[in-house]
Amino acid sequence: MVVARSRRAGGREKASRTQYAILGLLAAGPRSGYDIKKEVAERISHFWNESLGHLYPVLSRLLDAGLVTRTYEPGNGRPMRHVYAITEEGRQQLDSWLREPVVATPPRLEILLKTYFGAHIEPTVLTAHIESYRAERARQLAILESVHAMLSEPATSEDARYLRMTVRAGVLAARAALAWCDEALAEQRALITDQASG
Amino acid sequence: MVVARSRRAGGREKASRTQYAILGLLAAGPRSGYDIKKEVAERISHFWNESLGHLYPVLSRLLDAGLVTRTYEPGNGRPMRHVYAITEEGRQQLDSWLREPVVATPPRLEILLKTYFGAHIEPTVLTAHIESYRAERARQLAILESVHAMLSEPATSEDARYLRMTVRAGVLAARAALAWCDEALAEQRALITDQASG
DNA sequence: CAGGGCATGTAAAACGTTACATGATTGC
DNA sequence: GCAATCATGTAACGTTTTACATGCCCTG
Repeated sequence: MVVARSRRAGGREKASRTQYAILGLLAAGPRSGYDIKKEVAERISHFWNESLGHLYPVLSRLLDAGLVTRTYEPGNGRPMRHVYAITEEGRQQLDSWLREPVVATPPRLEILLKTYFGAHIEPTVLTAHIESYRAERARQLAILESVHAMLSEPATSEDARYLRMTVRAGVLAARAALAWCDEALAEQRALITDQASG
Repeated sequence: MVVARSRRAGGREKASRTQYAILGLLAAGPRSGYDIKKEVAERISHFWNESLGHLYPVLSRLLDAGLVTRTYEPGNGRPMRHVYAITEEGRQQLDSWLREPVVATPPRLEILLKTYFGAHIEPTVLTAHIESYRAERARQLAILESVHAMLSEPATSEDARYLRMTVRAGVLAARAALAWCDEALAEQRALITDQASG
């Protein structure tokens, strides 16, 4: 039983990815909503993200559907921790999703949209956007490279295998982005000097 | 005046990117909703997309807000073409959006999510996903490379400059994706033979 | 003593996709 | 004759974000 999906008769059914992300994380051990948010932010934010405001309602739905169970832990003054654990049925759901073909979702890269409309602004404005995009990606690359190096040390447990693979994807994507920025910035510079001398 | 944005008092205001995409395309000349959809699908689908069901209502909103005008063209039996043109106010909106810093939207790459959960399925299943992802990206790369080659010919008009830059971004990103797939597939092969012999 | 982290959750709203509805023309 | 393209638009639905609401504890 899939929880959140279209009930449209005859339509192709598409379930929320958030629920599978949750199920996948819980498959590695019980966690609270807050824990899940932290794990997403700290480990996989280079290719996935979730907001707390969405996580909580989806966790409740998963509970109602019997795909997870909930227990409580004292909060020491803070609100009680709600700790969720995956059930056998949840594991089956996860397993069948994991076997389904990957659904490619079309990207929306605002930096490229502004680039495409480059003819409608001064070249220097676009240049500034590309520079700040480059800086952001360079920052991200540095982090990903250091994480990848750590995960590649021989002492690292085999558990890190798949995380390392995703980090590697981030490294290669970030390098490609930087390479594009450098090319684009060079082209912009050429255009700007052309205009000045022409 | 920004059209589609939060009316929440005191909140940071964020407008729909669809409206700016439309404004940007109309800045190059009048088009119908159908034309816009085609242009998006044929030229910039490697980094942006729009659905007709969303385009039509946003065009109406833009019309109400005075950022575009509408004229009609006979449809020759088909429904009448509604042709939209950007107004001076629309150009100002576009210009100010073009100057705003680029908002980075966090990605959601399902292939990497499934990779991250690789420990919960047989390695061969993940391998198959990566292979089909690779095939898809290879197909895309071939198209982008041929488009890029065409746009790089000396005879090509200077109008193609920014389109060519975005295509180049697609080429580099696709190559990086292929490189990752090859590495990941090699790692998976090693794991599978390890398991068989161990 | 202020700010950030811990920790839960709700409410409002926007965003966007897909299916539905309709129907003629063009190409295979 | 059948499918695709042209061409508009609405309706239903689900997804997700952001702001709001609350309040203690720890660190600088």
